[in-house]
Amino acid sequence: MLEMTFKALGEPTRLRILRLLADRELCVCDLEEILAINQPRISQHLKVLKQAGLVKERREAQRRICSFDREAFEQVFEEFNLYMKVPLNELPGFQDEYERMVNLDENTCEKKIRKKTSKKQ
Amino acid sequence: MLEMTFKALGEPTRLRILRLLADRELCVCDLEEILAINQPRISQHLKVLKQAGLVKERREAQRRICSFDREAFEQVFEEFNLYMKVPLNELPGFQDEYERMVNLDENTCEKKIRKKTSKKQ
DNA sequence: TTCGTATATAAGCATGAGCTTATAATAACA
DNA sequence: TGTTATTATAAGCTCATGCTTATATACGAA
Repeated sequence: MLEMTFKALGEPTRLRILRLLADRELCVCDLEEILAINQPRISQHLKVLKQAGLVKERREAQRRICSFDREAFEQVFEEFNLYMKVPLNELPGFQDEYERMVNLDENTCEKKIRKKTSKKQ
Repeated sequence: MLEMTFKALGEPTRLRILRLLADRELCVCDLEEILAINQPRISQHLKVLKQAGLVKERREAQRRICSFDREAFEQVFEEFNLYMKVPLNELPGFQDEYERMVNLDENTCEKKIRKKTSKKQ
């Protein structure tokens, strides 16, 4: 999920779309006109932004009116802070890494060298 | 710059590397061992993270010891907040968009329709 | 100077991502 | 029902990105 959000943000056109939606809600054809970009391109980027949870949409007749989902956005950054601060052994998907990291404590890059040189003696 | 940072964060292996570096500084060969990933792959990802300003490195003999640059990281998010909050017409690279957006005020999607239908009358 | 260790870089490949053009789907309306 | 407006999706292309293997570079130690 984190990855998805950052990937969505890591593209210039999507950043621009998001910036505009931060000002006010806009439908696809408004974005098309403001950014001077064709419709499929807008739609495709909006899809990515919606999947990442950064944009929400409301329907009105044929139009899909999009807006920046500020709450969801801030939640993502909560999630990221958690990811970076929670102890490694409590993070799902880091079990092996945790063990190898602990193991490294007695086997650091530097210490490995010392061991090898002492063996040779 | 914003784009670069988000792009760097939008990749699973790089996110993992960054997570580990948030715990403590590590050299390439440590990361190699902890993540069970080959050396060039680690180096290439570190390069991206360094270029994005998320990781800094210190040299010690042949080793490059990497760490998470928390300050630079937080600056990026300041920058992002600014980007999202500063008035559009003050944002470089949004001049045309600003004008077209203002113009849209009297020419919204809905209003355009009304105009067209009233013309027909 | 020669060798080993740590890291960077290059080349080649496969996959992914963004763009354009064309077409489909949906909804209001005559 | 047929037409128009709005948006979504598909196909094809090109370029970017990540991975692997092989090689180069930098540094220390013998």
